[in-house]
Amino acid sequence: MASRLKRKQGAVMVSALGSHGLPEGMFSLSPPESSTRDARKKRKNKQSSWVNHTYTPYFDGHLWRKYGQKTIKDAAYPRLYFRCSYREDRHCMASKRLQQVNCQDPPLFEVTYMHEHTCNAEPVLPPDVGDAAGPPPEASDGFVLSFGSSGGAGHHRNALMHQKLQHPYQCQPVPAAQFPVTNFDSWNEGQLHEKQAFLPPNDFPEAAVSAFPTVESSPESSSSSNCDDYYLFPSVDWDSFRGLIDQFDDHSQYTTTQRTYSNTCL
DNA sequence: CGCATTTGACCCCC
DNA sequence: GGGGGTCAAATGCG
Repeated sequence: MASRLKRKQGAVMVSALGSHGLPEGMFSLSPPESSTRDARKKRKNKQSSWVNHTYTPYFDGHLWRKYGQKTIKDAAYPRLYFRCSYREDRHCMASKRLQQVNCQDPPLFEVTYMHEHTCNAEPVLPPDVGDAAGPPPEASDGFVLSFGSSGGAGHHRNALMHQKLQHPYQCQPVPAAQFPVTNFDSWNEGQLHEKQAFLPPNDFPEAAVSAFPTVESSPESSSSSNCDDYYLFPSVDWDSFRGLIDQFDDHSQYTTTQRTYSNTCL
């Protein structure tokens, strides 16, 4: 057991915009842990954290990597653990816990963020849904993200997809066909050659924040609950989201990370 | 074959 | 002692 190699795992999960709820000025620059042991010892010490409720827990502007999942006593749904993809590269100690609150239409999630990002990675955007999916529908309660391939535990990994494939408790309230579908593969091919992070504007545009669904919004979606290989943003108004994308396009720049991930979807 | 996810085991705190 | 958080070998897909 002495030589347990710590695998170099790559960034994987894209969260774009939204959840934030990051207290302004709440940047606690936590120094990198000197060792795993230390990290564990310190784990339960009080650390900066804040909670956000959202219908789009996976898109909060940062790249996350899932590192664990646990069934919580008296909780209907398992708790998922993510940490910043730049944890090693940039010693960013940001992490988040994701707990599905219910299986309504759409399901609501409670996201607990711990530690502020110190990686300086800027908000990560969802793909350019407009170009990828054609003209947006005139009236829609939301849209669907498709991750382009059959996925699995192999290359096309993003936490989101795996959630669906392996955790049936996640409801997918609306049939995918009703919404524009965003293909992450095409996004990659078009703008992101390899795994990249969006670097820039220092803060989330407020409009971006408000455009994403949180508990304050009133999701109204229709129909059935099935669990496709799609992810739904039930309460995102298309125009809002589209405007959001445009806004970021104006100010964001793309920066390639050190890692190379062939066929990896953001 | 590479690499992110899965998941059981381990460990710490309350 | 139990619950919760993290680790890391195994898994499995492209």
